[in-house]
Amino acid sequence: MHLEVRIKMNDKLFLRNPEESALGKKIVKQGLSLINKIGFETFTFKKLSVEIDTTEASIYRYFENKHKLLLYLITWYWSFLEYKVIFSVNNITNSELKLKTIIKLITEEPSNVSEKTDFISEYESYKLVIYEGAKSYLTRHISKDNKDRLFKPYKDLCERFSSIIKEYNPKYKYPHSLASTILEMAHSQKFFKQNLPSLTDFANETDDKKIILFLESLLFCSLKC
Amino acid sequence: MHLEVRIKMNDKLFLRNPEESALGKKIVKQGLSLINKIGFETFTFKKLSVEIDTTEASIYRYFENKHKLLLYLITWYWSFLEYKVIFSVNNITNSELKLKTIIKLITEEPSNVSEKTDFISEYESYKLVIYEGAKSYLTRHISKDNKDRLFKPYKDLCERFSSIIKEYNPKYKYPHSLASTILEMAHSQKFFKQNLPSLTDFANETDDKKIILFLESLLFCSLKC
DNA sequence: TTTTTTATGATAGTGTTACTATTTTTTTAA
DNA sequence: TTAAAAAAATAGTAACACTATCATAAAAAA
Repeated sequence: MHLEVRIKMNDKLFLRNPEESALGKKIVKQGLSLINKIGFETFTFKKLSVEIDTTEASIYRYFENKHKLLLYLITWYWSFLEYKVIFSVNNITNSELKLKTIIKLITEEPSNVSEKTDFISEYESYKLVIYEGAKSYLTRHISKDNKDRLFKPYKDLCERFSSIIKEYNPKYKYPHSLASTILEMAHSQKFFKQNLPSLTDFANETDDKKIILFLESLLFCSLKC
Repeated sequence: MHLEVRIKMNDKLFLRNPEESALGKKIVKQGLSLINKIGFETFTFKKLSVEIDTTEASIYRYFENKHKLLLYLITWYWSFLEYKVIFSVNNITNSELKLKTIIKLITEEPSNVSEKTDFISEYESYKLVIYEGAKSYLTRHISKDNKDRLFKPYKDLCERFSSIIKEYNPKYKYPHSLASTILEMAHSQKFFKQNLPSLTDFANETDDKKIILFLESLLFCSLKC
């Protein structure tokens, strides 16, 4: 059986739904890989239009501006991650194991072969979140974007995470902040490891195991304290 | 006695040292407050030149581009914070107290009256770090910037913090990652509290006391674990 | 004091970015 | 088959991110 995950995107993110046409999918798919390649600051719709052999004007029919495209991709990632969390945690009754599963899911690099997703690459969107994730909310229009519920997927994931934290230790005082700390650090520590290794203790590690151990210790020490 | 703090800035940050002229100081001072006012994305040298009644070309004689100005301001903040840490921790022998002092210093909003600094406002630079700090390193030229030692102040602070962590508990395995986590979260949690409060447990707090308690619990639970 | 250097201002110019508008062609649906 | 919608082609504009040149004023050196 071949199951494809389809995520319902907030329609404030686009002018025309990119899922509904070949061009739209190309914009999202190639947009993601071009942003990853050259960085969000230097990415333009003009460059993307050359890459996918269309015009700037055509891209503007789908997305108001490049920030909306970034938000589209980032919220897709958070939605997909929440889906993975729901799926993976489903049969687990032990809350410690649930928490460990979540940490693993948010930290581990997805494999770039045999993607289970349709037109958005999970691997590419994971890379995007590490390098550009914070730029999706560090803006002066965060209040408007928030009213449009554009951060709902991230908040939902944080809420789900924190509800399991409460399940594990109902007396812990800062479940949301602890959840958002782990979520942020899963990506920050990875970024630091690759780019500013002296801010971490993982400089010579080839995989993410030590980051996972660090995050587990952060979480469980806090909860057993 | 009136003591003024003077921080030696890395000369790769500028083309002409802004400290050495009235115009240079104005660029830095008003640049900082204009970025805080309108956000880094919408900030331009043209807008700043109108504000301080000079020309774009004159500003370009001091800074290569607006990212270098941002880095100048952010690294000034980290340097100043390290100075405050050194000064405050100086006479303390108890390492627990040292750690608590550091958390307080990095988290608490500096007062915007009676600044002890010359032309850069500590209060404004604290605000800047919260909203724009991550943008100073989330770029594709981080590797070059790092070679130019532009992140040294942040690394130094992290190293100082982590050495006190080791002093408190020499067996703790992740002193650098724990230090960078606390440093990052001091600002992220504050940003979330103000803009995406459901990611935190501080929504209805008027001051930063609960953030400090959260960071203390994160730190000491990990170290006593 | 005079000369030289240096900083700033004034002005202009270029290629790119971030769009919007219009018109034509192609694709899809009734 | 016709009508509607989507995409392509083309053009245009204001702002952005610079670079270059020259005149002038102020500061520093001779």
